[in-house]
Amino acid sequence: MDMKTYTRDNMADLLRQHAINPTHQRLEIAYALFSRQEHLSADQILAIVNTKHSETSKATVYNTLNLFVEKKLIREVIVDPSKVFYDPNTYEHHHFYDVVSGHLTDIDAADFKISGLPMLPPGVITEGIDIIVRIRPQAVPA
Amino acid sequence: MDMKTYTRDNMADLLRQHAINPTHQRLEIAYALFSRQEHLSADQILAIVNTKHSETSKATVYNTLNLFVEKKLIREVIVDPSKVFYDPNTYEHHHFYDVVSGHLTDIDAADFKISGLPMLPPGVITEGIDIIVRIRPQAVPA
DNA sequence: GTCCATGCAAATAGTTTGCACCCGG
DNA sequence: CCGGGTGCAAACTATTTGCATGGAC
Repeated sequence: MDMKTYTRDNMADLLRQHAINPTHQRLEIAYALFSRQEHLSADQILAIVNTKHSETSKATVYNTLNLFVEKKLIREVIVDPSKVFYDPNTYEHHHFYDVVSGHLTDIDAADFKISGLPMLPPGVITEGIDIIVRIRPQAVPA
Repeated sequence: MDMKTYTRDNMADLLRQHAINPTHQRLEIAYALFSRQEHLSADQILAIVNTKHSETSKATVYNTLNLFVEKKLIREVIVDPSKVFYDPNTYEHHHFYDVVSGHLTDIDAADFKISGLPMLPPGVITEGIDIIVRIRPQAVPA
C-alpha cells in the first residue's frame, strides 16, 4: 500500500519504472489519476486533463489508459456495464460498489479471507480474483 | 440449483411466474438462454433466435434481457468491459472467467467461504457479492 | 533521411431512446 | 374505438482502429 504523495516531478520516474515513455499527455493523465487517488472513468480523466486548456483527445486518453493497464501501472475495475473505472492502486484489494451513486470504495484484501476455493480446471492458471460487494443506501421510509 | 429441462411449453409458465407477459419474442429469447444453460451475450442470443428466420431485432433482445433481469428471471454477469453476459442461473454462485477465450464457468457459492468480511459503511445494505476468478490457459512452452 | 512511437479523427460496436403499431377491452 | 404494452429504427456513447505526424538516431 503506497502512501507517498504524487507530484508532476516524480510522475515521470514512475512512468519510466514501468517502461513507459513519459510524454506530456501521459504525464497529465497519470497525474490526474495518482494525485487524486480515486477511481475515475476515461471521460472523467479527459475532463480533468482538459480543464485549463485542451491538452489531449478522447482517443489518447483511452489508448494511454490501456497502455498503463498493460504495463501494470494501474488496474481496470469492471463493475458497471456502461463504463470501465481505472484504479491507481495496484496492491491487492477489492471493492464496494454503490449501485445507486456509482461510487467505488477500496477494501483491503487482508480484511478478507476466502477458504474452500474450488480447484481450478486443469491446464489453467489464476490471473486474479475480483470481489465486488454491491451496496445501496438503505431505503429511507416515506 | 434447478436441473429441470426447459421446453418451449413450460417457458410461458416460467415467464408468467415472474410477471412477464409471454410474447413470441420473449419466449424465443428465454428459450435460447434456458435451453442452453449457458452464459450468452445479447449478440449471441440475437444470432440464435434469428437462425432460421428473422424473429426479432437487436433492440428487442436488449430490452427483453433488461426486463428479465429486472424481474429476476436471469442475472447479468459483468466481467468483460466490452459486453455483458446473461446467466439463466439465479441461485447464488460465482464465476471463473477465462480471459483468453472469454468463457464463463459457474462456481457454486457453497464451495466458497468468505470470512473477515469488512463492515459495511453505515447506512447501506448489501445487494450482492460478485466474485470473479480470472483464469488463463497455462502458457505452452514453445 | 528513415523509422518507429505517438496522438487523434473517424469508424465501430454495444446499448438505449422514442415513437409507431397493434392487440385486448 | 381507445390506451397501454410491445417491438424496433434510429440515436447515442464508450471504445478501437488506422493513419498522419514528428522526433530520435
